[in-house]
Amino acid sequence: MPKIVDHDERRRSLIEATWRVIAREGIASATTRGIAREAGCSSGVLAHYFADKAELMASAMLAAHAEVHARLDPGLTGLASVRQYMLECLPLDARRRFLAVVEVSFWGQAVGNPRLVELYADEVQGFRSRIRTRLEHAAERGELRPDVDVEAVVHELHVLNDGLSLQAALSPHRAPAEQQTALVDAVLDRIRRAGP
Amino acid sequence: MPKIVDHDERRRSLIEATWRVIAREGIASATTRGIAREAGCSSGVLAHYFADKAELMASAMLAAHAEVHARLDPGLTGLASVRQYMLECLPLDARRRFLAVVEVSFWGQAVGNPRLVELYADEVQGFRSRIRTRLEHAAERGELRPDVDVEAVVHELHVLNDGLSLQAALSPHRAPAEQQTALVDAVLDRIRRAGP
Amino acid sequence: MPKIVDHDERRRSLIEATWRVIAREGIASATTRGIAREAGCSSGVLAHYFADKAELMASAMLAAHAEVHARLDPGLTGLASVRQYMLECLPLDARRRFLAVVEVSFWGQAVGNPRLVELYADEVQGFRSRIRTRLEHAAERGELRPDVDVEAVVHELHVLNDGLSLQAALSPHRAPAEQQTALVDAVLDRIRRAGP
Amino acid sequence: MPKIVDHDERRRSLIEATWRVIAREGIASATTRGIAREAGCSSGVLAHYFADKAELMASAMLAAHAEVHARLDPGLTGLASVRQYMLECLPLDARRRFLAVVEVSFWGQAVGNPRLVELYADEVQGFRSRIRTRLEHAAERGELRPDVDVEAVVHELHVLNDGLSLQAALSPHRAPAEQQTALVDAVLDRIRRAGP
DNA sequence: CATGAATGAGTGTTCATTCAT
DNA sequence: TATGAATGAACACTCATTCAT
Repeated sequence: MPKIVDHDERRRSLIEATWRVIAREGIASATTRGIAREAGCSSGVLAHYFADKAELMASAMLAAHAEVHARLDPGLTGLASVRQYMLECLPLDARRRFLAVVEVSFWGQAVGNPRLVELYADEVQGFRSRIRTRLEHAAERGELRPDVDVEAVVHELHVLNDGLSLQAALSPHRAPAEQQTALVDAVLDRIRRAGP
Repeated sequence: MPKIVDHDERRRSLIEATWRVIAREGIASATTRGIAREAGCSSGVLAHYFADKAELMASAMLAAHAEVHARLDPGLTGLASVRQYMLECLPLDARRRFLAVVEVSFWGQAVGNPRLVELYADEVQGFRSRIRTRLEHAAERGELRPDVDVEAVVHELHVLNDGLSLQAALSPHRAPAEQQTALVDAVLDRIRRAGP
Repeated sequence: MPKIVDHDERRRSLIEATWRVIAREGIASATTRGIAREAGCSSGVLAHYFADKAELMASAMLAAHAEVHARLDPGLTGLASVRQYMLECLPLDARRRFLAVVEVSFWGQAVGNPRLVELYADEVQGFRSRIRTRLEHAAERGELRPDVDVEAVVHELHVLNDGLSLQAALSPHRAPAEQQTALVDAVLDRIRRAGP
Repeated sequence: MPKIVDHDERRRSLIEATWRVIAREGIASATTRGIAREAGCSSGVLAHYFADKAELMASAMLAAHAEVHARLDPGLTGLASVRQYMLECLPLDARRRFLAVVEVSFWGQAVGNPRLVELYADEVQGFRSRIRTRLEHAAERGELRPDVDVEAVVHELHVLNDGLSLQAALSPHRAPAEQQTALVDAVLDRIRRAGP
């Protein structure tokens, strides 16, 4: 009987080691050796769980996104769910600032790397779809002012999210949580139909 | 008798070659040899103009920023100059989309690189100062609504600029010039004192 | 209670897997993992049947030779048995062309590898002994012309065998079976005493 | 002005170092590091002269062949030139036994390596063409018995050459020069038209 | 006996940097 | 100044081998 190993957990621990190395030393210094050392195993072990470094890196990017989306409250609807989703994605606490650092590190890797650009584009599309669906739902429920251009709002929130991720990564003292929340709420207030 | 060379022009051509290589192949693939080849010179020549690769890269980042700020019309004042400055910084045409790609490439390099973070922070501070000064000038002239928080607007424009740069780099088909301009104008409209 | 396994049969199946991998991918690409996969078992199983890769490889070479010599008709004597033996050794059909490919692959491994050279030398000595014994028997029976130098004929047949093995391995379209047979028969005709 | 280097000579010295390492340690142990050490330079220098190891190895094979063919006397014609060419190709002295060892090492590498097979096939074709042309010339001059099948003789000499190369590589004590020469002469005697 | 996860030395290759010319 | 050959450390990756299960 072979050694019992939880394959997914092992991948997960390697991906988290990758995140830590990227955040601490930069993606340019994230070597397979360093990642293995950070994960507390030998360098050869990476080959068991990832075809090569590119697959490890791509998985690390996807996993960072997945973690952000993992904890949505399915009970919310309409504009409240738009707000909740945005607040989940923003770097509001230490953990998500950490993930924002990882995220920003991948942006520069994607330039000139069609495979990563494509992967990233799919992720962006997913992000925007989730926002859009929630906004459309809010519109159906009459929560939005009638002149709101949903696509423009999707775009504005997307730009807001990326800009705040960068600030969290490179200017961590700026953009405290309240300021981020205020920017989101300002957008939502502008599109919300005036109450009775 | 040494060859007559314009030292600054040579540095400039190496920096532009660096930009092109970064934009085309990605910053991870931007080697000194590749940059020298792109510039049409031998690899050793870099040593004459830059202490090492780190200095070349830092110079390339600063030069990209400098180009953006180079063509401001000093005649404008108040809110009009805020608008003009933002429109200069945004990736509205092919040249500035190209520079945005370069810019985004540097963000990921800065993570985990204190020297580059510091340099980048200075640049950001400069950008924000120029916005802030213009906004304060507009306030003094009574162009702003009295309840406007200048610092919050600086922050909002800064986030907007970074988010749009990323979109230009990784989703070039999104965010056409008009949409970018509209986002800036929306911010300015919100803070502008209602006219007579 | 240990699983019942035919030890020799298992070794045999691993050796045949080794042959297939060598013939298909080249000896430089014949890894223990690849051989285990080809044999349909895990990589660790090799350790139960072979001390290490060198022993597996040496066994594979010896087994390839053994297969060629396995099917000699003991009823033949004299020159006829020389001819039969040569025709058994030559790459006359697909199976023996396959074994010739394996054989040629080992030649290059033996260079600079004293252990393998020695093993190979023993095999060559066996091959030549069998030819020599048969020729001497033919001489005793008066089948050879009186001026024949048996050792020189052994050498000529040996050279012929190796040269044809190489052609089978690297130029499979050349040297069809009839041509190979003709070359052997030409040698035998030259040494055969003129009939009555 | 750059360091003055004879590019071809440098390639040559690296190829000769490759030959020595292959002959001494075997092609499986011929690493780029070992070759560089044998050549007395750093490992990185190989990249200046060969795209990769495969190109180095292919060049080493071609160069070994080229050396053999380099010293033909253009004055000879007919059967005498066939003999001379064969005697140039055979491993008759220490230098050519050395090259034969290199040659044999490549045979096993070619198996399962289409690129190398193709390269080798071209070399074989060249060898056979040179033999064939000389034989046809001899036939035109009436030096051959009228029933000689030129293609069969080409084949026989080819097989002879390869078989003797292998013996020189793996059984260096066998096949002294006189015996090799005798085998060639036996073939030539059989095809030579009886003199007046 | 068999598994396959783990090891870690070794490989081919890349690359920033140095320096004789 | 400029060249490009040379260096050698560092890289991602491979692989024979070991061993807990």
